[in-house]
Amino acid sequence: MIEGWITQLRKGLLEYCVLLVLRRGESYGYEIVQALKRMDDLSVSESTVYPILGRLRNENLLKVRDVPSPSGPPRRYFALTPHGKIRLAEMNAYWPLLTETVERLKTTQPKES
Amino acid sequence: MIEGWITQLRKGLLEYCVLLVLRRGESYGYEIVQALKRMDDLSVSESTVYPILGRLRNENLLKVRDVPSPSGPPRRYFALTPHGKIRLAEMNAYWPLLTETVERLKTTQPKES
DNA sequence: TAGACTACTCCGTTTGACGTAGTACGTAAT
DNA sequence: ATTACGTACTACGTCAAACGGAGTAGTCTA
Repeated sequence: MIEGWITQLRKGLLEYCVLLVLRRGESYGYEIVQALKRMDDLSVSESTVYPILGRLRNENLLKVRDVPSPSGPPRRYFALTPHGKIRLAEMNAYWPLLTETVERLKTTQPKES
Repeated sequence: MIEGWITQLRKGLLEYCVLLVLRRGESYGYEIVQALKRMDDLSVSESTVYPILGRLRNENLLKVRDVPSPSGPPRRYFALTPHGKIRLAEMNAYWPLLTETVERLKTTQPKES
């Protein structure tokens, strides 16, 4: 079905979405998950988001700061590093190119050959 | 670098693009590859497109018709099946939801907490 | 008969999404 | 004091797509 296709479509996109959320300021895992879950058509689970956070951190796009939580284990706050901001800017530049390409394909008329 | 991200972003999207190309009428592998290569920011290779055509065919979204070619081996024309048209319609419905979600994330203001 | 061009096909690697399960820490109720 | 509940993760394994590189097989041209 189409669910499998949607799973594939999300590849890379969720990484972008996480950076976009963090663009607004630092946040911790659970909060990021909630923020993305709130977006309809983007219902993600913990097991999807946490690996992304780990990867982005390994790539030095995110930095981490542990803060004691009022309820539960200490929160791990993530924030964009300078590298992360650059990467996000590159993504912000590329994404519209992609969507425009799709738009162009959608609107081209049938060939009459 | 960002190339890896772009590779991931294309997952699923190229499948959609192939169906969009075929929406204009039947076409054969080489022509589809050329059509997609012509799109800037979407430079694909044979080894990417042909597996997609095979998969779409296996899923009964495309039907095939062999036609002798004026130069070279017979061309394999691909065309949307009824199933393919339905799938394409579903994709056409979902894709804007995704792009709007990203747009929403891009435009939300930083929280002031 | 040797290129050159067309139209594919096959294989192996890399990477991301996601389900399931588990861990650890803290607060509140019994 | 123990149990139960909510928070915040972590680990593991499976599946599937993109893509590089190499190979194959027809046909036309010189």
